[in-house]
Amino acid sequence: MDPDGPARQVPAPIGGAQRGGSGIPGGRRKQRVSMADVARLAGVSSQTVSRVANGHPGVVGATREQVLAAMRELGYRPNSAARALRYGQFNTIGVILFGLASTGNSRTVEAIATHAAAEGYAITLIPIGVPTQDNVLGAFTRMGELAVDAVIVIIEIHLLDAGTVTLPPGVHVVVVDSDAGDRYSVVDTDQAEGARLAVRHLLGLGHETVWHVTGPETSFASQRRAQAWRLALEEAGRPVPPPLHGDWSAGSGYAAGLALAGEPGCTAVFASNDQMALGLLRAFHEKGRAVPADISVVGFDDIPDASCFVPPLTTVHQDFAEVGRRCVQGVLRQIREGGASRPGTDLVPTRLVVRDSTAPPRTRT
Amino acid sequence: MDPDGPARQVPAPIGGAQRGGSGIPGGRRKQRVSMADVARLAGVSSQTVSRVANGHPGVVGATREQVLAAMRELGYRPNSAARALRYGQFNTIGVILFGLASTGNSRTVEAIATHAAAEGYAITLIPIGVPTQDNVLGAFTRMGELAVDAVIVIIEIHLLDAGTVTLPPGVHVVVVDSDAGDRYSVVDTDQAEGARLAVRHLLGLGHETVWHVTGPETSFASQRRAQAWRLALEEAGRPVPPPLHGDWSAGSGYAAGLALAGEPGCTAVFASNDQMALGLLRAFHEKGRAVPADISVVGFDDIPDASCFVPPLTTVHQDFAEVGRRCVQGVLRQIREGGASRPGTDLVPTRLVVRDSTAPPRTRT
DNA sequence: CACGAGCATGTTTACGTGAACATCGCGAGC
DNA sequence: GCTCGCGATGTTCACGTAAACATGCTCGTG
Repeated sequence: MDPDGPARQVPAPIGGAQRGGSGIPGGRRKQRVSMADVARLAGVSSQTVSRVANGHPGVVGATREQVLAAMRELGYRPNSAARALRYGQFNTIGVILFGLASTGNSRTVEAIATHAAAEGYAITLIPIGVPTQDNVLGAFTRMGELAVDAVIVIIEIHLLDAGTVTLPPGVHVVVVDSDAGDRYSVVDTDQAEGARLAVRHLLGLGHETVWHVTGPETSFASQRRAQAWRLALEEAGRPVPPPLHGDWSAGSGYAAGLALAGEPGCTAVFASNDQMALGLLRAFHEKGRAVPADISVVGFDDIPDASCFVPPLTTVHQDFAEVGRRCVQGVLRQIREGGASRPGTDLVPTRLVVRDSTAPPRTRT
Repeated sequence: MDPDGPARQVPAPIGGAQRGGSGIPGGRRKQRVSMADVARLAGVSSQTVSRVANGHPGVVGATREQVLAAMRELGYRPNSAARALRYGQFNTIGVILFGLASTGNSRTVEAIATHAAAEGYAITLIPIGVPTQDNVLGAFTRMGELAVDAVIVIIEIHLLDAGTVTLPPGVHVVVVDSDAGDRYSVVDTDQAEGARLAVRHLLGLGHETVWHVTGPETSFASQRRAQAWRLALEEAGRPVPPPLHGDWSAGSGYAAGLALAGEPGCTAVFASNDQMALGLLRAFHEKGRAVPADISVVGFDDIPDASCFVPPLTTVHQDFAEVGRRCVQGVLRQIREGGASRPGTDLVPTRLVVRDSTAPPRTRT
């Protein structure tokens, strides 16, 4: 190691003062390099620096080089606050959600962040701990104060319906997983189609009917899946068994499975998500009901693990990435057109992934 | 419905013009209400509005009320860009990560977002698609331009070691899941302790040795778990079987399981995460090796589903929320002290959750 | 050779906020 | 009664950027 080598080599200057004075006593003094600093060093006006920074034409080669050199030397980085102030926009999209860790949300958010980044937008996350109306309102209020040009709302709970929730003006919105398509721009997976696919697959295998384990009642995704399940059965003229209520967790699916294992007529179950299907599998295994020989199980989501369940799970694939993509597309369209949120629902199709947890019912002997 | 009810009832004014003119033709005109507008309406100076907005003393009751009324009427919200420019900080923490959807990351980020919000900070997400060095550098550059006071880096890949990566000055950093504790402030789960707990549990049950399925080689979490696994076996004087290599996915665990099922001497396996443990369970089930009677399996993470695996999985619990909390604490300390990043590693303890996938080895007959 | 077009660059200004300083008015003390 | 002091409020300015306008130089053309 060469302790006196050029300082550039030392990878340490993190969070410290950049130059001039080691530690910055305490105050928040001139931490960042401004265009004026660069201009001074390069011997030009700050406007010329601005032109170079933004790639505007009309700066002759030599001058440009000088400015670029000065930028490099000082480590100039543009001040986004000043930029935002000047332009009146932040190039940032806010995401309000409840439960980042839940299956689909993290994948949706990841897609949102990726696509937003590709368009030059950053993502600001506003998590809501408990999705009470007050908290949602609070999040919107905070959003209003935040540096955000648009908001994507990912909340199952249907708090937007209260009608009292008015979003800050000038902020564009896209809502995921809600039936507020009459008033907001909504993007969602085609829940009904997915549920239909699941039910028809099971009926097609020869099952008399299909039982259902729902998600929480507060979830609109769950409601729509349950609705479509019921409708599909009715359309086929089959009896509609009473739905069992879960909460998305594997544990709740397990509980439902223990109950269903005692139903002799139950040969096929459609769980509203894969976690609950996992719980079903465990319950049926423990109760000695073979899957798929005795009972067929279909899930919803197609989480990566589903292919390694015992047995590998037949499930409805949701394209979370596409949902995220369309959300970004939606808010960007609003931002660029400058108009109000355009109500309407944009449905992302699903597809059934058939694995080993479904089979024709055992022939009655 | 009453179509001509008071307009207030209509929850529609989202993203539209707030007042004066329905649609805002196209241009980006004066969308937001500034302090000057409020001041004009209230008949005071904008400085007085500022004082009221910030709760400063020295504004007499009547004036304050007037200002507040004007704010309400105009729907005033402070401009965070101007604030950030004025104060030189953004009240925002950036999070650079690769793969939001991966198990722990989303939970860590959720905790980060929650705790940051409690401290008045927002979270800006910078996802990296492919964690090449270029992309990481790009992310840092973007971060520098972004409105961010500090950065939390959640990357398994050890790209920070390249030494050429210098973070933008004035930006404080905390790194998760890296061994760069000598140069950065690092927060991480105590991987070694967790692996030790798993191995000792299995040895304590009477197993001769413990096999291991690793995560990807690029992951430091995986490396440290493997290292600790090896060390724990050596300390106990047990033979160290060759580790099998996975990639965190259930599928890779399944592949490893198929191989291990053919090892007659294998009675206990420690998988570097729960997904791979799930794959093991599937493989052993298909190969007719009973868990835990024939083979014991331990995972790592304690994902919510683990309790519904077949059989319920014994695993090492990671406290992702605590990791997130300490990250926020770390960057806030840096921001407030104003100094440089303080190198050091902050380890969050783990604990073993014993379920039904582990048992003493079947007595040789 | 003179004049104007066109281009490189400089100067001014506004964006919204809030600290610092300025001013105004009123009440208390001499 | 006059002045001093203090509290309420107003004015100025800087934060960093970039559009709009201004300047000044060069080169081409009549």
